[in-house]
Amino acid sequence: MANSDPVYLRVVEDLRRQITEGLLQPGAPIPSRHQITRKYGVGETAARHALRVLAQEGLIIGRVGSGHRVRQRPDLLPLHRAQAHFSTDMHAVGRRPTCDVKTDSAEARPDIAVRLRIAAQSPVTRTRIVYRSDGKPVQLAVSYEPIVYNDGTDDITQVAHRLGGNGLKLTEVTEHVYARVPQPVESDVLDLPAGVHVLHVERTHWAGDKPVETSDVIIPCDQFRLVYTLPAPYGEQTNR
Amino acid sequence: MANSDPVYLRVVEDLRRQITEGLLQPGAPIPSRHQITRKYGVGETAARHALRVLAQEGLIIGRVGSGHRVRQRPDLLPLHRAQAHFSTDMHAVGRRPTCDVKTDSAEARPDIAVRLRIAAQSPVTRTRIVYRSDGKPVQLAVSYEPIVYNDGTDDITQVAHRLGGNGLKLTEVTEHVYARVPQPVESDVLDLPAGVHVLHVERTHWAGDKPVETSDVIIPCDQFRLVYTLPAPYGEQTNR
DNA sequence: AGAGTAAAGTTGGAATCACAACTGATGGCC
DNA sequence: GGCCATCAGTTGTGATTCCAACTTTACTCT
Repeated sequence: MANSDPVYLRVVEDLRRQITEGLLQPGAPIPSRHQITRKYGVGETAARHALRVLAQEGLIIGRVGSGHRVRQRPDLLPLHRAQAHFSTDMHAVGRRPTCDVKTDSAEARPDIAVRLRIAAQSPVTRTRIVYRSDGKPVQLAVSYEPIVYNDGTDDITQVAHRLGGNGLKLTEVTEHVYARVPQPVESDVLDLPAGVHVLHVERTHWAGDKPVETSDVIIPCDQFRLVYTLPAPYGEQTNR
Repeated sequence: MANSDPVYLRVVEDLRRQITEGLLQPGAPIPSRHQITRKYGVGETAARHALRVLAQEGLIIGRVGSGHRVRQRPDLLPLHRAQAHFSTDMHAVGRRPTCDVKTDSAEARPDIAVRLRIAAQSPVTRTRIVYRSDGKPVQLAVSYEPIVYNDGTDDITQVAHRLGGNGLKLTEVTEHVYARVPQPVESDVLDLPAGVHVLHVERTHWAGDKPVETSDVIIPCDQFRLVYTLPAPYGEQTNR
């Protein structure tokens, strides 16, 4: 990192390093605002800012009159540690696939059939969507659905809308999330170096109690951070 | 909310409401620092703070010289919308049960046996742990494990440690997360009003490729928020 | 008209000062 | 010893001011 970084980031990064590396154990006191100004040679604004960022991340917790301490139960779970499990649904919040929607011809997939609760030899269609941000692929969604729902004319990516036309209503979503070091599978599409950690989201959409679509979403871990926040103010929670 | 709330929170809540309710569509400009000071009658600090909070939540994005705008793809996903899916592992990050650990006598549970990949009639022990924060139950974990690993003497809650004594090493965790409106099941323990949204985390601990423990974690949605952040600085990302 | 320039406005960062509410510890008093 | 009051320290919040870097707009000059 360049030394032209904001000064508060220097403080944040140093303290975060000490916490994540274990030098500062849970419960250990964090230097106070004034101590930080002296120790790092920064102003009060930068010190306050740094503490607030760390508190917002959930790494430390501040109590008025008592000071900041490393959290006993850090709610910030860096994804690369694989203790943080996370799923997101960019599809659901309106992220549009910028390109690369590939639908394979239907074939029998007994493993998927189990998730969809259909006959093992029932053909399913597989749709793979590569989401890109600034040209860089950031997410791969592999979606399966029973061929019976696919009339072949509608937009394959609009599962919910099309199913609505079939009189089905998506009422529930289930997910299966895990972190793993992938085999060289799918790395052709996402351009992942072998051995990198990813999140693998296994999702099933339900219409009533009937699974109608299931999908796999693969997200490289290094692109996101999961912050498990509590209602404002920042990180307020008794923690002892 | 009391009107003794911090001033900046008034601004945050008003703008957040306008965004989530759709009054401010994605791409719409947000009042600038100076406009906020005038419109809300607050100081510059409060205005800046409010904008930073919203940016940190991912609802808006600021660009130097150009101003703040509502994000095209908000990365803040309120859990109660069920578009945000989320899992956490309080167990793994050292959250201790404050009370209410109940272990039932072992019995056959074919549904759980499938998850554990054991014979359908193999008895499993069920442990239910109610986690409390300030006396209020905030989380229920229902854990199952094959009776063969349970010698009945060790702490039932320390699955990982005990399994280590059996020569097994937990190498992987899989999770299954879904939001649902629960039946009146478990509401006796968590005191959930019927119909409330919860997160249901279905988790399996693996030793190598062998599942050794599986559990259900139920968390009421109103207690948490998932923020899907990007690396610092706040919300920086070209978004157009 | 067109191109380049200047000005105004905006954000991110930062310093300094201030104050209310709270905590922990100290010390004095019974 | 035990109890209570005081006090220094800390956080959360807030105001004010300033600056660099950047964008947008308007204007001037050719």
